[in-house]
Amino acid sequence: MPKPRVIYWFRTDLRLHDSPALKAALDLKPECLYPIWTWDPHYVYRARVGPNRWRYLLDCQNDLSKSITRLNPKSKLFLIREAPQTLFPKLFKAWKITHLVFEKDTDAYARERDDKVMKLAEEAGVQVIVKTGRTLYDPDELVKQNHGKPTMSISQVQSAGKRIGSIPRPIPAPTSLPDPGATDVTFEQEKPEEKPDINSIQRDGNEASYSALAGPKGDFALPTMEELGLKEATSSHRGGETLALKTLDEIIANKDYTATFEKPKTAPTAFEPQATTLLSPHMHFGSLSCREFYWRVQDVVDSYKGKASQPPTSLTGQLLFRDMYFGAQAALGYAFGQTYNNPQCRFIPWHLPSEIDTKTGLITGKYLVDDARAEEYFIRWKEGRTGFPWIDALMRQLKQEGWIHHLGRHAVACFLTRGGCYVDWERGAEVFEEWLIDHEAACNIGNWQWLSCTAFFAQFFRCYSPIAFPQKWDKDGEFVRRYVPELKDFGRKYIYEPWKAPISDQKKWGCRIEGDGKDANGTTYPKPMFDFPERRDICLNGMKSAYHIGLYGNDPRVLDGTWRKLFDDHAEGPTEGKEGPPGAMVKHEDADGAESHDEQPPSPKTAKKMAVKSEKKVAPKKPAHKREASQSTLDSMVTRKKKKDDDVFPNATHFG
DNA sequence: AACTGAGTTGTTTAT
DNA sequence: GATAAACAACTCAGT
Repeated sequence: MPKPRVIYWFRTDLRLHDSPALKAALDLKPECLYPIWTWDPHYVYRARVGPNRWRYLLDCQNDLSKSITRLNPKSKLFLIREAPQTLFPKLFKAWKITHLVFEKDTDAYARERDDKVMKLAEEAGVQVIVKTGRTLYDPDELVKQNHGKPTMSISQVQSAGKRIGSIPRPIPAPTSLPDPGATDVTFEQEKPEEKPDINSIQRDGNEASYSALAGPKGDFALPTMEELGLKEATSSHRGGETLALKTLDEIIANKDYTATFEKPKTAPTAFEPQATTLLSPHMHFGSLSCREFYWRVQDVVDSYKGKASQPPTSLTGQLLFRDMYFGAQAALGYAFGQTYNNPQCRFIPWHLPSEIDTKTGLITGKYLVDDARAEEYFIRWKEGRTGFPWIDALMRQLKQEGWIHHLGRHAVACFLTRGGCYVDWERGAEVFEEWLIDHEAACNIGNWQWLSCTAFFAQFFRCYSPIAFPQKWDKDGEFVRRYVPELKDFGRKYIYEPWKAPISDQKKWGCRIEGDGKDANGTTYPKPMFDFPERRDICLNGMKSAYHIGLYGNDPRVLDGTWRKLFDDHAEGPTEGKEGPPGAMVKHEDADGAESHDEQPPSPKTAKKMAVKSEKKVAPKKPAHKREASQSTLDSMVTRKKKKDDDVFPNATHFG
């Protein structure tokens, strides 16, 4: 038997510590080991990736490559610039490969990609070894132990996890690595289709990813930001396994913090330092193993003398949520990332709905502007000029740093969807996908569904106030002053509601509250784009109606667009509202009268059952004002012509 | 089968 | 200033 010649394919596991897949590769006692990265056009052109996350990836790759070279000066992370789906057959042959080893990835696109690569390997007579390492539990196993269903609650994860067994202890990093073999690439490079390129907005230079198979110098070097033509990264958060392990050491050294951590009690307004660990981007890129983190924390908890916090609020509990979202995604595939055709996701007639490719049933990445005002809300939310300082500070921090505290994400997500703008959660998920350095598709999608009360969570009457919520931690508004410097001299009384400050004070504090913030030069800050209590009531009513109607994303009426017949003008909440009471239901002074005029048939449970069975029609028992044709959404989309398909990447549509 | 209590992370008002 | 109740009301797991 010839000795194995192994490719180790790095993807979202950019580390040497605790890598079950890398251990499996080394257990083969290979003659040579090629640590490689394939420059996947899906990530380059089709995923939404801003400069901060690009740089974080490069940080991780560079650090890993150095660590590899430290173990074997002849080796490093070899970057090969071609799509894995076309590269591998040629590579197998050229380098006489016997084994391909990688860590399992259950993301929707990754599964497709890996299935194809595994098929190609089989055809080439190359043995494939896949190991789980990205989550505490193998997501597929978690689903299996959850009776084949997506994991939709933390208790399901806990009981399914129990059935699987204990979480493996981390594996030490290897102390040596085999040489790579000869690395000549004499075959032709297949250049990828560059269009559609949704990352063009991230660049101000020429993108030269695919200049040559082994890069401009032919040495398989990792690219630079300049080479990728990317705009400058602005985040202070940096990647790499070395840094991840150092940060972990520092966290673990603080035993009280580690053992008594309770997520809901941490402050979203803390910024120097942040209240949480900042380890999420490391886990996304795999520069830190979640089991390494789990056991380092658990060992502290087990030996802690005082009272330790418990899942799900504790540090290890955070990992359970991560596994829950991975389990949901593993079971649902692409449908998890959208409402359309998603059996677990409630249908709410949000504004700015996704365009659907009716051939594949998938969202295309484009959306329909069904309402000009909602579009304006969305743009102002994204650009951090809503006129609500708490929201704007968070959105500006997100863009600049690529990270905001989990509760800050709650605040902006609630505000965009059910608690203000009534804009589709998929729009928000796309912005997070673009800007977050810790963007993890499963977690991002899951959390947006949670906050928009379309899945995982249903208490939509719990609504975050952009004024009251931050005051729980930051009465003086230090956080706002940091990220919205126009307001830095405002009095604490007005820091979350600057529009209430007298003009004389505004002048004194060097900032006028006026306009929409579009061409602001630092001496003005926008007026709030709407009256929050009013919008909250409108949204709440919209949610109530949508819950009553009780449709889910896979309901035939959602799929064919006839859902519209079930929604009257009242149910729309945030549109003109000319036909119904929501806009007229003005806040507190009218509290007595408010309860009388909004009676609904009390049957959400039955409505859900009927909706799922889709036989009986469920309609609100009151005069229905149908949606205007001009406000229609899916109708116009289903008739739209489908765009040209990309053959190599048939499911290029990317999910947040 | 109907009921109860809990659910990582709400707000406002009264005590 | 802390704590508790009211607000209006969803889903799930367990009894």
